[in-house]
Amino acid sequence: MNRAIEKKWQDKWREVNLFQADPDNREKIFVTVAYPYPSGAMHIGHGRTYTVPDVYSRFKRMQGYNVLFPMGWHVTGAPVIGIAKRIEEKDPWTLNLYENVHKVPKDELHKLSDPEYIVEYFGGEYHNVMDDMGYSIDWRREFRTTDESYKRFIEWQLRKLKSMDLVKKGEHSVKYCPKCDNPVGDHDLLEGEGATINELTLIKFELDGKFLIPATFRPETIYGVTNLWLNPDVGYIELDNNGEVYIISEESYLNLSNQIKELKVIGEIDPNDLIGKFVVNPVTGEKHPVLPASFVDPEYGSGSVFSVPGHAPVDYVALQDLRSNEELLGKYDLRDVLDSVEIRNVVTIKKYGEFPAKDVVEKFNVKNQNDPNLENATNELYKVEHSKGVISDNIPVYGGEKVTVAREKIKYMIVDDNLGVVAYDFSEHPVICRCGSKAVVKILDDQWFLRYSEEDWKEKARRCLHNEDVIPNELRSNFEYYIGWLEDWACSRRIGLGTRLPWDRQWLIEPLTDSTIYMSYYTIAKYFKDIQLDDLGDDFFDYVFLGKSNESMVVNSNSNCFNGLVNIDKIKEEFNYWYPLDWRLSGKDLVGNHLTFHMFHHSAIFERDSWPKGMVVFGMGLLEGSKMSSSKGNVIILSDAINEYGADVVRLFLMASAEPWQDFDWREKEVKGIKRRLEWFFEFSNKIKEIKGRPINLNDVEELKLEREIDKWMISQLNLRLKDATTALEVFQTRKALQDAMFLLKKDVDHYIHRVEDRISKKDERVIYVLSTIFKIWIKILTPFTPHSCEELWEAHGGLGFISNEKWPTYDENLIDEKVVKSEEIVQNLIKDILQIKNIITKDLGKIHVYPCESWKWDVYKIAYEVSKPDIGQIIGRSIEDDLCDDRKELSLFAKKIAKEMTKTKYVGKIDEIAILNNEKDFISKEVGCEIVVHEDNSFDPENKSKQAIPYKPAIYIE
RNA sequence: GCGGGGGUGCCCGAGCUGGUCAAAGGGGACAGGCUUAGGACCUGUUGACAUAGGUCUACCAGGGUUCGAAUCCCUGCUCCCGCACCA
Repeated sequence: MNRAIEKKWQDKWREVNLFQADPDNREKIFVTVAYPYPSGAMHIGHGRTYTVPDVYSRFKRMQGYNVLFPMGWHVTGAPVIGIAKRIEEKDPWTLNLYENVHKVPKDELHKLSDPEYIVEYFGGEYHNVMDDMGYSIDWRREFRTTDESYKRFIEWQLRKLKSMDLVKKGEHSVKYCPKCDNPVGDHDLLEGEGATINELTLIKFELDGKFLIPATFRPETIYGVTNLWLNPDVGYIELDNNGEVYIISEESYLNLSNQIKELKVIGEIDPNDLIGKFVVNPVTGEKHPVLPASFVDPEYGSGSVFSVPGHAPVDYVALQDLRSNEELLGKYDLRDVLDSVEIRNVVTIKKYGEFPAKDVVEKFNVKNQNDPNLENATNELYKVEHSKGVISDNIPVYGGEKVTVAREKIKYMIVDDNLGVVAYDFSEHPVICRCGSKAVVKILDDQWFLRYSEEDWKEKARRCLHNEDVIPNELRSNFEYYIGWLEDWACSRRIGLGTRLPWDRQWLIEPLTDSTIYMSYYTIAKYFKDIQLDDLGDDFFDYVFLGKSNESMVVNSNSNCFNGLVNIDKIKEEFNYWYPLDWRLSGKDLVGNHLTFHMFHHSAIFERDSWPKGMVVFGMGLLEGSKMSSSKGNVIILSDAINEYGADVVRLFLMASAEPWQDFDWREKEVKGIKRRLEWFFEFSNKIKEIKGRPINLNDVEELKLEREIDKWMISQLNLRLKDATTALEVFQTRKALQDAMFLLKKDVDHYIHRVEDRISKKDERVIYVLSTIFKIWIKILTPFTPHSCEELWEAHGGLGFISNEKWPTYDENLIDEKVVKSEEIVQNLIKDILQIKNIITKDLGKIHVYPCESWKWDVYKIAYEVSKPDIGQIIGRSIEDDLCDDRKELSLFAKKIAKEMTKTKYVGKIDEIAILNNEKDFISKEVGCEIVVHEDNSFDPENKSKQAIPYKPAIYIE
């Protein structure tokens, strides 16, 4: 198999528009997979994602369905903006990534400084690679999410949601670069990737009419404050906030000023002047001293910290440090002040003492503020207090409540009573934008939100989910959880490519929001080039998708088709034909957003009969056991894999190594193994031809009646494998389907060929018939997986037309014969047993005598089977009733034996062992290397072995 | 923390509506056949013991239900994934 042959078939399919799907009178299936965001080259992980729907589509097409498998390009969003900028700036890391990992030619590379060109370039690249993979896509429906007609569609959707009161305005915090004056995503960061935004409470402690506003995660600890900490080595400033004066560190100003409006800097202040003074706790009214501490991070919060030594290891240790620091104590004259500091308890936790901070500091053996163990101690205590802590009884109002509950209540109390404000900061510092300056948390206050928190909407989404098949079904509870958990979703953005919010054009529509119901767009996408943009108003979409008619509506054509007018009813019919969507395929990482949104939006906008019917969720890709990642270079580009192995091998491997929802692991050794497996299949066809001595004519395999058990066995296995593979494919189990249709069937065929070697050399007609039948069916089962190879073989062996158009073979349940399978098992087990005995005994061997099981034992076995559990008493009782054996002693011995045996063997009824043994005598003899004598009775039985025979297990006597 | 899913033989992985499970299949290793040789291909072995087809120990650990458990129940240990405004 080489690329040229694959290309040949791809061209032939294209020539006859094989995969273009239009409505007709067949039953339809509509499959979509998440359209790619083409910001880089396609790798083998993407290869798996898009091969699954292709295999399924091809399978269903062969079953006679009219299958639509379309593709589009999701190019809205921000990442390419950042990439383009970095290319523009000649950022070496980015250039290297695009040149060496994504394999962009040198003369194209610089053009990627235009974000539109990036998506155009890689969109084209994706399209080509998808063709190279042989995907059966209806390309007439290809589109980009920046197409004008798509934008009209999105605007319609958003207006629709707004009219249903599902969109509202609100505020929202984002990572933001003040210098670039733009929100930044993780892709735009030089440092601090993965930092999250945490909510803090700034609490106002009065000091001479001004306020220190230390930040905390744990507002409930306000009741345990003993002092405040300032860092004497950093600069502090005074701010005016609507008449109130705040004292914060210089370095925290940048962040806070992006959150609290109208902050004005009044002047600088020396922290040394504040140390030793007293502040007022706004909640308890107590006075606390301001003390110096080096651990205070001027960048975090507001650059001051309130100290809760009973529950914060850092505060506990800092207090200890200060007590023993004569220099500092002297400098600020703090000795008396410190003596008055008494540690407080706020939270009670089992297994901890009054001051849990003290316990963990001792447990981790923390020496001072700079001890690295301090972080571990803090983490442990915060975790335990959060999960198991209860507010101590001596605390007013909140005593006895769980920490998690009290924390929220206290936060609201502080904010409502104007004792503090909520602010945000990063979970880690520093966070640096690509431009080199520090990023901050900014509050955007005119954001638009989708109201996923609306209970009515959630309920609709739940009903939508309830109607869907979820593969794998284990994820269903995940979806239920996400529907319940989703809050309002910020659906507007400042930067990126995309559609503008129709009623507030300063905003772009967020790229997950524009990808929720676009599957409906595919159904009619092929018409848009013929429709004037001005006609794509709300009434167009209302009519086509929802059936709402508007008499004044006119749809004008751009071209001459439909006599200058587009037949809108035809468009509407096409939508009605393909919808609802049968299967939606998407990645595991999109369960909590895209796939869930997909249900929200479908249920809000469409009538119930247009709600989606099924979802398949994909796993991730590994490369030789470790996670694949383009940005780390740990990736194999799909086109490289195709060039090296051929598309069919890549397809086969991706489908065979794991089920779609599992993580697959690209291991070169195993890929090569798969390649040999496919080559073996080609050899197999040649072998048949060779045995036959003339070409196979796949269109005309003459049917013969089979008599030999082994031939029937082979046909039985073939039907079994076909059945299992078909069943598996119905539910997207590509791996299982290939296990059955490729590996197990191959094993069966190997076995069969081995078993009939002597007949092959005699060119036995029936063997040729069996082999031809296998090939005829097998090639069709493999067609969805390796379409190019199968077309080639089909053509080479007399097939007419495309095998892609052939009917999927149907299995014959009657040909799957348990008795035939059992017969073969008897032969194989007999050989195994003889070899085992030979292995154990050392004497020289003569002839081997075999004795089939006596008739009465079969009857007892049948009774045991009917009793269905190893109840020896009942088995013997019923056997005596039926008068099966005169020798009671032997009967009971056998009953015991069979009671045990029946749990190890499957009962399929009585089998004519004599006939089988006589038939296969020569084969057995050849396998064990001794002469075999088959006895019909025990007239020759020197060691009385014949008695040992049990059903399916003839007795053996070795001379 | 919240939510979800796991822990199987040298490795990957199936099985998990209880009995046909010493446990599919692949990879690796070993032996034999074929071959000038290697590769490929085919056959066999790959828990332990065993001079008659057997026995014992095994599916994270511990306990339970059952005539019978990798499979069901409880407990513990442990691993992975998601937790958002990002595609």
